[in-house]
Amino acid sequence: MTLSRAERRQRTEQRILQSARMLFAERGFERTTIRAVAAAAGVDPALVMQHFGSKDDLFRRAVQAAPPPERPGGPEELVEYLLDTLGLKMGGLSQQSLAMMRSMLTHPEAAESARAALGAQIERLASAIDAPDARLRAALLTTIMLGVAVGHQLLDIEDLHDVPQQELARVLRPVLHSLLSS
Amino acid sequence: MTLSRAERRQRTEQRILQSARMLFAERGFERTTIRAVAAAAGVDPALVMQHFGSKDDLFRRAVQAAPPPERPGGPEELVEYLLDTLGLKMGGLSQQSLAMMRSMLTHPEAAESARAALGAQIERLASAIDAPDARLRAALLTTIMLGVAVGHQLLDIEDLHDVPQQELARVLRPVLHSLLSS
DNA sequence: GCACTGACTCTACAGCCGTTGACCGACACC
DNA sequence: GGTGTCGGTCAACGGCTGTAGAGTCAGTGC
Repeated sequence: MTLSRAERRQRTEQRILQSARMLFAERGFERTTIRAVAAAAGVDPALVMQHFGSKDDLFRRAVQAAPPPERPGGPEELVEYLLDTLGLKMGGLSQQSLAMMRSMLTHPEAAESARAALGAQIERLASAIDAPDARLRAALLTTIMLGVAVGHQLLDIEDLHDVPQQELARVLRPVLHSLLSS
Repeated sequence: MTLSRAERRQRTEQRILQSARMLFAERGFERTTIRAVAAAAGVDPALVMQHFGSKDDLFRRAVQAAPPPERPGGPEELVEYLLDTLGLKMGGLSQQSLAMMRSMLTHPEAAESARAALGAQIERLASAIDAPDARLRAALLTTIMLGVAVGHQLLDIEDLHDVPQQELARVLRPVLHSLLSS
């Protein structure tokens, strides 16, 4: 089966994006070179430029994710939704999220994106918390999940490595509940 | 008052270290250049090399911190000790800690150091938790504090920015307790 | 006072990076 | 079946970076 020109173009673009996501997630923005992305995709570095314009644009395209799910209603569902945040229900976090998280402390634009994404989640959570300090609680919930994700997925903390996801959820659940109930 | 040669040397070394810590904490390892550190210290770039050998060695010297305090005994003191971890009692985290945290996701050696430091804290906590899954709880406690520190100090999450430290501690305290009590 | 040590600077190098423009060859269109 | 279009490659440039070596000059010891 032979592919059309447009199809081939789109395929290689996706291949480049996949390689970029993988490397950005593994090494962060500064340490992944366009040459490395191109090599991983089996392509010339100049082609990456031709497709995405610049390294920053490539990063932007690589980390843009699907819009987040709508916020759930009750506190029970809220906690389960937060546990999903860690990818505990599905098979881990997306490459996009990992790439974003890996670079958020060093790449200014990634930091801005992360702030925006976390801010949106805080707002989503706050509107479902019934307490005078709802925003503070939502912010702490969000950063707590961020910390567990960073430790687990990016730093590979030993004691979190082989823990089955159910057990993680089991221990974490009362913690999250304690932040929701005033 | 005129300074001796040895004194002058040590002063400029400290000045370089201070500038390095500041820039590493602000921009991370990859984005701070030796030239920038030298300029901030009012010194020639070659002098930085002469003092510290290499950029990696400079980083190593810049982030090495005082040994952590011994682990406290009871669960009450444990929680207060963890809140100190965020610099909630003193005026924020040290520049060393910030520099280390800023680079831990992108610099391999910083990641290794962070793993070691967090691992040590996990062990310290685990030995004071009386539960079959003490290590897991200790790891979650540690990564939770890490997340709050990252969100607060490095990402500057809006909703955590103007919160007085006491209020942070007040909301966080029951969360930590809920992880300590089985 | 004079040689000398050592803190500090100047200049330069080599390598890697993002990015560019010219080029090529196969597919699509008429 | 020629021709133009376009996905893809090649070679190169300019800038920045870490780093090295020679040189400078003030403080030190005799």
